[in-house]
Amino acid sequence: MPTQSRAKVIRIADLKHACSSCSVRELCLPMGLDHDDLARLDTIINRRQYVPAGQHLYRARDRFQSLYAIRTGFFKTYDLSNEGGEQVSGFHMNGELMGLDAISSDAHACNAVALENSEVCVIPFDQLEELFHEVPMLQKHFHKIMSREIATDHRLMMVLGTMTAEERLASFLVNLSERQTARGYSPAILRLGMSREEIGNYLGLTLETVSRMFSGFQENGLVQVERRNLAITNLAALRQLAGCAGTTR
Amino acid sequence: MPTQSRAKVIRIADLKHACSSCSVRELCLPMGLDHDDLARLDTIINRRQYVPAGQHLYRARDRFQSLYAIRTGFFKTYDLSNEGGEQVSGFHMNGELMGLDAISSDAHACNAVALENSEVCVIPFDQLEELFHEVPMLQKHFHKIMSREIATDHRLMMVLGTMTAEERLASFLVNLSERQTARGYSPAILRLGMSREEIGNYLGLTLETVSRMFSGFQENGLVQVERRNLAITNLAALRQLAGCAGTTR
DNA sequence: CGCGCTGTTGAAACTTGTCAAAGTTTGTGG
DNA sequence: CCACAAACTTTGACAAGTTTCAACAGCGCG
Repeated sequence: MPTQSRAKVIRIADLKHACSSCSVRELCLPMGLDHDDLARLDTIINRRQYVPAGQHLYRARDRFQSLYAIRTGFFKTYDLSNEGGEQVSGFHMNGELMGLDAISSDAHACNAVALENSEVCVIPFDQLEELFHEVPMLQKHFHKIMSREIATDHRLMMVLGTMTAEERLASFLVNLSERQTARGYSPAILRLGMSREEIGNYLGLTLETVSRMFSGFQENGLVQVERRNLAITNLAALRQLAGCAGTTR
Repeated sequence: MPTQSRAKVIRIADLKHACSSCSVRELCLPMGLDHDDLARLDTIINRRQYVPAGQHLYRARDRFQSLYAIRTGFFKTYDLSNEGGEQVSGFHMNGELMGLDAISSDAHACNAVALENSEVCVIPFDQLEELFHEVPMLQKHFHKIMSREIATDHRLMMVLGTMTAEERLASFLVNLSERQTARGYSPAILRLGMSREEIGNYLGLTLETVSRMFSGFQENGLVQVERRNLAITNLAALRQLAGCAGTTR
């Protein structure tokens, strides 16, 4: 990626204006803000954090102070039940906000781990709430983001509650594809950042079932899959299976 | 219920101060507000709406203007997939807010129907957002409510994604029991306001499986069930099955 | 009184999970 | 550089849990 080598020449002065120069600003918190409001938001987002693949950004019960916006990279969040059972609650791409479920209790409700080398913007929540008074657009947009999270979760509940294994996996791939597209990447070429086990856990299936479904999709010419590299060869058919659900996140 | 006959002598003057006199105010939006702030909230919540059993409060794609707080009664919300598949996304008791998933798109994302005669307070969202500037406590609390909704959904995802039929139903009953308790009702006596089919749909099971599980619980002395009247006779065992999850909503 | 809705129960069928084995890739240390 | 271990993936056979199909009972209602 050319972006990586270019990153080396970014100066401190540029870093201070993080949002203004961020490639995913139109997907993220600053969406729709004008220049002045963007500058005000930048004043409170003055810290970034690098999270190497495999490291946790936060864990359940950690004290909640900040939301995190993913600048680059890929995360998964997961909950632990009291018996140690694990449930993957989401996979998160650049431009998405993490930690929204922690506001209610001042402690993180789930665990967040980087699946690849990632960088996040740290957004102190107290300061953000104060900023809402000065920047009503920002407040409105924040409410929309939280609401969208709820709506997204409801769609996943639909997936888990009503769909077969085949439909679940199709729905998962369509969703990934759409989110890639929204970021300007190819809708067909997906690099799965997670294992079969993590996909299965997320979809309420076993890793073996996921593997079998992938093989089935490949036999039917829907995808070409080779470990974690996947090419969608018949997106329409996948959509059909997924229930056409326009699940753009 | 004695409350019902008493309601008849409430005067217009009292109605204007809805929240101040509401029995569930400590579970609802006004939680933790002082007298003055409560009065300000009351100025924007000046409409109540009676919803008879079986009637819809809103439907998916309806224009979003207001949130609804349940004053009395019981609702279910459900989503429809493109093929007409239905997924019950929640059951809602007095003191709970509905419509939070609609903020993101200015249109309701799901359908809400009263399962018994109910009354809701209409909360114009535009006015609520404006009020946040004057009443920071209210804003903080609203964010917590939205966040709690997200956390609650994640728990349901855990239920749907990892639990057996038995565990799901146990978890469902424990959750209902805890919510009743929070409202000062008995933790053991539940009147299920919904059919087996609706429970099953919510939990990702068929109505037959739900029925069988109820029978099984009864045989093992965990509950006594007779149509929609249910008494929990061994809450500890149910909790055990549910994974002890303290799922207070 | 009969009809419809809801709930219960049984038997068979099917999807998915479980267990097991083997192949592949990646990383590590000699 | 090679050997080996560890993690991940695929595939098969079988078991189990849940759904599907079907019949019937109870309750409420016109």
